[in-house]
Amino acid sequence: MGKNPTKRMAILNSAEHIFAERGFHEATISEIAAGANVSDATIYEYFPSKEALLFAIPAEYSLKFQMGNRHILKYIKGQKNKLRAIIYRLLELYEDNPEYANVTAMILKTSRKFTETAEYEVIRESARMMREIIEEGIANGEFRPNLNPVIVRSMMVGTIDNLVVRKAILGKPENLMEQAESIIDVLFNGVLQPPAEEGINIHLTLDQPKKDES
Amino acid sequence: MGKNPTKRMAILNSAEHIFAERGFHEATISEIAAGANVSDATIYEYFPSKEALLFAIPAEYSLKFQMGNRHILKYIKGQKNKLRAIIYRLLELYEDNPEYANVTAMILKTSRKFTETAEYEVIRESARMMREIIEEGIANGEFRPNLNPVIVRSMMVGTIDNLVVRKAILGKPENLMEQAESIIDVLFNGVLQPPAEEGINIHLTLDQPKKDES
Amino acid sequence: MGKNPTKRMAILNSAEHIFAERGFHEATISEIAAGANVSDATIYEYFPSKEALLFAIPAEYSLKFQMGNRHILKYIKGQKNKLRAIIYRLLELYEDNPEYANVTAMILKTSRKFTETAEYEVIRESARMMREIIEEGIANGEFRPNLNPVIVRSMMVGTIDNLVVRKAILGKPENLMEQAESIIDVLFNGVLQPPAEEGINIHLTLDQPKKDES
Amino acid sequence: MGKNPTKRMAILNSAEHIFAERGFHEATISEIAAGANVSDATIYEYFPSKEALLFAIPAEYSLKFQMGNRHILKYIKGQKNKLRAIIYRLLELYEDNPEYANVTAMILKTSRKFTETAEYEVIRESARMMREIIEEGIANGEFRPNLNPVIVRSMMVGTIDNLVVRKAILGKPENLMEQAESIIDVLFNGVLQPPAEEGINIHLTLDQPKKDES
DNA sequence: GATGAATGAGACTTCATTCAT
DNA sequence: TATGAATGAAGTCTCATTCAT
Repeated sequence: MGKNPTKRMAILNSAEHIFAERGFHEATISEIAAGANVSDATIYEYFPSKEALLFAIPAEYSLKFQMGNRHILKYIKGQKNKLRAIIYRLLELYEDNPEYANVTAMILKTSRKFTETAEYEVIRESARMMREIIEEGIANGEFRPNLNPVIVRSMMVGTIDNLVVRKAILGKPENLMEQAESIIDVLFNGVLQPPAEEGINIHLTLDQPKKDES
Repeated sequence: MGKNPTKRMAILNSAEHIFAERGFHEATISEIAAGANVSDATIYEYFPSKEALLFAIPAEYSLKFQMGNRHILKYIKGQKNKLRAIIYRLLELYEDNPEYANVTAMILKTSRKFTETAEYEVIRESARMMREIIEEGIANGEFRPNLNPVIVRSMMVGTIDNLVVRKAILGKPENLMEQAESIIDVLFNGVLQPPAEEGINIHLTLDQPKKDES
Repeated sequence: MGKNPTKRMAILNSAEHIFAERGFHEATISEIAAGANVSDATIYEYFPSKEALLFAIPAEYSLKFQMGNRHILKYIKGQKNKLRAIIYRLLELYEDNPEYANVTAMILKTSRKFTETAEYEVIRESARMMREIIEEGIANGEFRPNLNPVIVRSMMVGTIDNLVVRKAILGKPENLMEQAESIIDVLFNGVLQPPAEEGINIHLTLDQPKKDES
Repeated sequence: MGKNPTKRMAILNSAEHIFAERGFHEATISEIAAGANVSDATIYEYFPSKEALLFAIPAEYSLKFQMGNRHILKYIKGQKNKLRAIIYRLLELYEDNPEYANVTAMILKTSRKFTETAEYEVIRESARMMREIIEEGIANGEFRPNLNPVIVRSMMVGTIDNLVVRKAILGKPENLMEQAESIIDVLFNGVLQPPAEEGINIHLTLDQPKKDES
């Protein structure tokens, strides 16, 4: 059983690269092996199957992401600010690791099997965390009541995934982080122009005799 | 080249079903052929390749969807209401055709090649139309200025796709249409609680005798 | 699904040839395919796996053999003669089909899996038939009582298999049929020299006066 | 080259066990190594190849068997009794070492290559010895003339091998030694009921006066 | 137009074996 | 001596696709 962590990483990186570029089925073990400068057989010393190799890719990213979240969110006050932080972190993760972004958004997120995987657990926890932040925001009055927290999360995640896929396929937006404020703006404030500032109604009543009270 | 439109539809329907259930690569021509009660070879009388068969699936749906949009939007006043209508129509389309929904959200949307296809054109037009509606809403003051129309559209589309995939993989939400108002609510109004109507209370007391203390 | 019986036979014959020559694992599908003038893939149109192909080899032989037995034995009187006929038929089968003989004696007979196969049923029936003939021979007094029928059958079958394997490996005996009488002789009469023919004791007493009766 | 005889035996025993249970090709070096509590590579310190490991298994058994034969047969008078002793010893060997029995009967005996091996020499000698005993039995009148010694030996060996294989595959006969007398009985006496002692009765009556009627 | 039959191409995976440590 | 790690070599099987009928 292969134990060399450097080689393991080389394989994982190569796999990430090839899978991102060509998709799971189009990618071949030979390509991945070549990219990692190992033989085909060596890959099977480190991963039991091509699919297991795919599913192993997110482990480190998602763990680091989620641990970073736990660490950082402690220092952030307000659910609004926490949500903003998460959006930034997610965009940053995908911007810094575009190949991982593609693997995640284009392969793993549409894989039924991945959901049943141990590796998926961390991702599930991330999702849970987002939902709780939203729920707490509703509870403490930062967010509007009657929001559906799952839908709100789907908007966050779905929007970002959509941008990742668009970037992978169409090449734009080139820069993910630059979209952060736009996303946050819509998510927080919505698209509608609020009704014109209604101003203060002041009713002055002066005690002068009125002729008619009609 | 096969010309029997009934048989063509049978193949297309079977393909939609199988692709939705098992994914593109896991699906086999034999399965699809069996589902359509034709032979493998017959499929090649109607479609030049497995991939072409996949890409042919959305044609009718997207055309009907887009023509419906054009027709209906004429009668709807206000960009806000148009956007609302599109969200409803999209959710309805996916709810009524869950297999098409899966094929679209899980296979086609992540396919680079599909983008280069003639069949993609209609979808591109749909996207353009959405963007224009948003732009017009900004222009006419219904929507807030400084919105990024592409981001707004990504939010709409990404949210809905995310829900479709979640439904396919996790089984929930069971009902897509029921999510419409939640989505629209967040998209239009955002998640933030608007600052409490601060309206300044001014108490004017005039020290002049009053006739009535009613 | 391949249906051409000629091609099926060609594959079967080639498989028999290659398996007999090189053994199951050493034989490759490619070799077998080449021997049958078909492509590798075609083999899988006719047989679901390499193993299934192996197990399909005896079907025809064993069926023909067993049906021949049923037919012929009706006309043979005496269990002794029936046993003799079976031994001849078995040796003839293996002599006429030396490759089948090898496949049977060297591969199938030592395969646990083959025993669980439908194809094995006919062979099981042959074995049952032999046992019954022996049992009847014991019952009707042709054979010695207290014989163990299963052991007797094992001697018949084991001896012949042993010769088949010797021939395959050492090249001798070159001719199987020629061993028939030797086998039958030992099986029927055993190896022991019967105690010297005791002959008839005739005591002649002549009434002549004897001098001495010592 | 490994020199630790304990470890060598551990490997040999594990190999015997695994080969017997799963066959030569189905067994893997890794399994065998695990069974011997050594690494895969260590096996190659003691045996040059998987095949050589297989062929090394019978060495000790066959040597001990054959030396035992030489020793014991000296004290046995009569070829008939010698044959009987060999049958007993063979059955005992296989009964006491069922895994070796399987390896021998199911793998080695059908291996062309094994015949060309140095390890095979002892086995060849055993066979020669059996043949000689039979030949001498024929010569000295214990056995019937006109017997084919090779066939007789094939009957002995073939029968026993057949039982070993049956036991391995079908589980019966459970006990090999118990079959000894049945085998010997048929081998020595054959299956046929000898013709009823026909002895011709001749009654001679001489019409001459007898002195005594005792 | 429909298809039964055939196959080229290739991928994943396994495993005996080697070798530096 | 022992082995962890690496790999060359190969084989089975699948499947989209073709084509003669």
